[in-house]
Amino acid sequence: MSELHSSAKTILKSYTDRYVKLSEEESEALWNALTYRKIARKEYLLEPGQTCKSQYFILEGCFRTYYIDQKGNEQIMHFAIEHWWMTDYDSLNNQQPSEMFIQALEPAVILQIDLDALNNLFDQYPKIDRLFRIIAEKTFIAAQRRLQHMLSLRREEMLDTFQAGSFSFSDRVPQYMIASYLGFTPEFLSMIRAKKRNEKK
Amino acid sequence: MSELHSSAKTILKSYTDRYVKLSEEESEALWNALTYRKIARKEYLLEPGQTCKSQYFILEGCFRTYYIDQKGNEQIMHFAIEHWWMTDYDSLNNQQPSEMFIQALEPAVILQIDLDALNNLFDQYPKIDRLFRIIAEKTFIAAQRRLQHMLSLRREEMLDTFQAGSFSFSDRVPQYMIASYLGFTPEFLSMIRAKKRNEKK
DNA sequence: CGCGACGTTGATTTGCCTCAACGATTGTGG
DNA sequence: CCACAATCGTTGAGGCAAATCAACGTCGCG
Repeated sequence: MSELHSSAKTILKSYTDRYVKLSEEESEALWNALTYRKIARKEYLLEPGQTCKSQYFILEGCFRTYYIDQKGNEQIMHFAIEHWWMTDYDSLNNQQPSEMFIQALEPAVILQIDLDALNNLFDQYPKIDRLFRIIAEKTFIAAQRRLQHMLSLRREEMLDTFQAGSFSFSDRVPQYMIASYLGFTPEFLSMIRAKKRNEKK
Repeated sequence: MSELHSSAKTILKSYTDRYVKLSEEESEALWNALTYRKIARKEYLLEPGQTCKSQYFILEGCFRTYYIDQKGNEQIMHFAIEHWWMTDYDSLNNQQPSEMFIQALEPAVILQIDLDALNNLFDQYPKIDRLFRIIAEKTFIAAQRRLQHMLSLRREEMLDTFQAGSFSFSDRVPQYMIASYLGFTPEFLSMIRAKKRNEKK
């Protein structure tokens, strides 16, 4: 096993440890079901029309999930970085064509697990089923909080909250993507930033 | 066992069957962990400050989950009706004080399962763990779709989508709550309705 | 009956978008 | 290595969707 794989294994282990205690056997089974992949910048893991067949665990790099709305605008659903799982749950669970792009924003390294392999793991190792229950719950909670922000914060406050929560994050993606994620235009984001700059002086 | 309980049991069974095949023993264990409760109109299952300790399965009635935002407005996160599970995942999973009200909008009948009882079931019956994984995934997908609507639809289109998807639903809750759920004011909803009325003629 | 909850209507205001033009920076092929 | 194109951020003018505020009508209920 290469050094890279060995360190990946350690990272995955310390991730899963946060949620469930897997036995040696379970850990090993999970590891063996995963594929190690390098992804180029701007490469797509999923495109509209395709039916999503995997979940991805990010070892390195940064991704965005987005779709094109009726007006033809890119709309970013979420970002994902190191040690996050990502997928299109809707497409994966219902095995129907996705509307989403999942794209690498930086050269990336991921672990991929396919639906069938994952279902086999679920049947053999209930703890892994539980792990993914907990991940789904966490994912939902994050979506819920985002919804809450969108419902009660003005755009400017959303930016503050986003920057407070994702500090290291906002340097890695261009501003117009942050604007899209927060649900407003790049121009407006630019305006807010100018305003803040003046206030600080 | 009363007739009511017996019909409740049937309803629960046909619900779980949609996602996992539970053995007689598993079904029975789940059933025994649940408490049957009648809830009055306007009664609260959860209020801000309390730490959520249960999940609820609705047999009859209609609930709303909402919070009060900084400006003092009620903001409805979601509605729930017959044969839906509901809870405050954030408060329940992290065992921290909730910001939410969960309130019955009609006289209701529910099945309640407490966190400890549920965790015990998870340990004994992996299938039940799986059931709740699937529920969490479905719940996330619903939230995701709602987010998608909020990001790319204009208010009026959101109303159309909502009414198309929840027909029988919008007669059961006052309009101002629907407005809150969709993220706009009762006045604006009223205006849209007036407009549609005129267009039809 | 009278009060509170709910819906409606209209006037005014505002937050944010649209569109258009212009720097700055990065990257790429000749 | 330079020239030119893309990509990205900024600025400003004008417009629109939806909020706010205020007043009024109506229904159901204690």
